[in-house]
Amino acid sequence: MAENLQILVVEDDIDLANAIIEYFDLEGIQCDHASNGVLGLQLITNHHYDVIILDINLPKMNGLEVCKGIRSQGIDTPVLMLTAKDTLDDKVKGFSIGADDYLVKPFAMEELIIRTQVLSRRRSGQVYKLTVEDLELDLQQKQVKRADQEIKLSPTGLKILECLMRETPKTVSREKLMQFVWGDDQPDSNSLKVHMFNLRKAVEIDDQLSLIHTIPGHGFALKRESIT
Amino acid sequence: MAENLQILVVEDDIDLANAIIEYFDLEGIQCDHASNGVLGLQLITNHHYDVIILDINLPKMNGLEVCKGIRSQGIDTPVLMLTAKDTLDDKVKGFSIGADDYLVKPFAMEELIIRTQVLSRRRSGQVYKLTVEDLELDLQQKQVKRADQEIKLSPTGLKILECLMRETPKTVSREKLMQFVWGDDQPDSNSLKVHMFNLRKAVEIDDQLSLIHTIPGHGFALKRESIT
DNA sequence: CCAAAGCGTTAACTCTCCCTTAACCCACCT
DNA sequence: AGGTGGGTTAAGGGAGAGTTAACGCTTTGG
Repeated sequence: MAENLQILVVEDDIDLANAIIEYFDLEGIQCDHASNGVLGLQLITNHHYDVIILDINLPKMNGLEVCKGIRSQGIDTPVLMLTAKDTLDDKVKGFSIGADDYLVKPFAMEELIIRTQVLSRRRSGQVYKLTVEDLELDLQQKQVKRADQEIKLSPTGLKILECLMRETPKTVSREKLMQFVWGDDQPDSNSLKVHMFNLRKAVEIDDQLSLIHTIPGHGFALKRESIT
Repeated sequence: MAENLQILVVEDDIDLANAIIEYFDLEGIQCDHASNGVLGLQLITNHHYDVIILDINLPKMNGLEVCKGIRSQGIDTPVLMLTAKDTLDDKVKGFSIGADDYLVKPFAMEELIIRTQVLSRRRSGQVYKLTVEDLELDLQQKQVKRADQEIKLSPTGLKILECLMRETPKTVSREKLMQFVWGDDQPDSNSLKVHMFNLRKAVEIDDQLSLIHTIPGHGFALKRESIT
C-alpha cells in the first residue's frame, strides 16, 4: 500500500505540520510542506501532487483563495481542506470552490491519512491499465502496446508516457514531467528533450495518428489530434 | 447547478431515507431508494448511478458487504457511507473496502448534499473551460476553439485571450493586459498592438460575429458585439 | 574479473517559430 | 496641418524545440 504518493501540506502551524509530516512518514509517504498560501500556490503550479492538504487559515493568502487559484489554472489535484471552524457555511464555501474533502480540527491523524489515501486512490489508484486510443500501458507488466503491437521502452520513457497518459488529454508542463520522473534532483534540462524524442520515435509508429503533441510554451500533451 | 444526477440511497430507516430524498428533491435531484442491502446491490448491478449513499447498518446485508460486493464487480461508482458509529476503526474499515466518504449520524442534511455533489463532480471530470459565445478556452489542454474548430495561438496570444475571457465582457486596459502577460518587465509599447493584431487574425475567422473590440481610450473587450 | 550491452546524461548543432522592433498607414480631432 | 490613437506589415534576432552522437555508469553474463 505504500505507494509513491506526492503530498503537499500547506499549513502555518509548525507543530501541526510536523505532526502530519511525521505521520505520513510512518506510512512511508513523503510530503512537501509550505507554510503560507503564496508559497503553496507556487509549489502547486510547478510540481505534480497527488493530494493537497490545505489549511484555511493561512498567512499571506488563505486556503480558499489558494484553492480557487489552483482550480482557475485548470489544475484538478484533489484538495483536502483543514479548518478550525465547524460551520456548515464554511464547508459549503470550501466545497463550492473546488475542495474535495473537509476535515475539522481537531481531527484524528489517522483519519487524515485515510482520507488522503482515498482521495489519491480515485485519481491514480488501483488501475492496472491505462489506455489512450490504441495505446495501452500495463502498469504491472510494465508493458506498452500500440495497436496491439508491443513497444519496447526504456524505464524513463515509460515513466514519461505514464505521466502523460494519466493526465490525458491535458497539457503537462515540462516541470511537472521532470518532477514526476526524477523527483527533486533533476538532470540538466536537455535530458527531457532527448527522452521525448526517443519516446516519439518509439510510440508514433504509423504516421496517420500522432498522439504526442508539443504545446509551445506550455509542455506536452497526449491525445488524439483534435482536428477531425 | 441542478445537473441530472443519478443517486441511490440505501437506508433502512424510512424516516431518514425520506428526509434525504426530499432534500435532494429540493435540489432538483431525484434518487432511487433501497431499504436493504440485497436490494441495493441488485439495483447497483443493473443501473448506472453517479453516487451511492450507503448506510452501514442494514438488514439482510450490511453496508460494508454491499460496498465490497460492488467493488468486486469492478463498479467504481463513488460511495458515501453513513453510520451512527463514530469510531476510527469503522472509518478505516469503510475506506479500506472502497468507500469514498464517510458521514457520521446525526449529520446536517446540507452536508450530505454537498458531499454527494462533490463526489459526483470529480467522477464526471469537471472541465475547466472558459467560454464566450462560440469561443472556448480549455485551461487544462491549453487549447482554443472557435465554433468547434481548433485555433492555433502563440503562447502570448493565448495569454492575452485568457485575460480577456476572464474579464468578459468588461473592458480591459492595456496596462492590465500587459501586466498579465509580461508581469513587471514589459517590452516596448508597440508589442501589444502586434499581438492584438495577430490574435484578431486568428480568432475572428468568420466575418459575421466579431468578438474582440477596441474601446478607444480604454483598452479592449471581448464580447458579442453590441454597438452602444 | 572482464567484456558487452543497455540506458541516461551531456553537449553541440540545427531548425523553426515567435517576439520584438521599427516604420508606415489611416482616421479623426483640434 | 499636425497630432494622437490605433492598425498593419515585414525583418532580425533569439529562444525554444528537435536531432544526433559520444561518453560513462550500471548491469549482466560468461
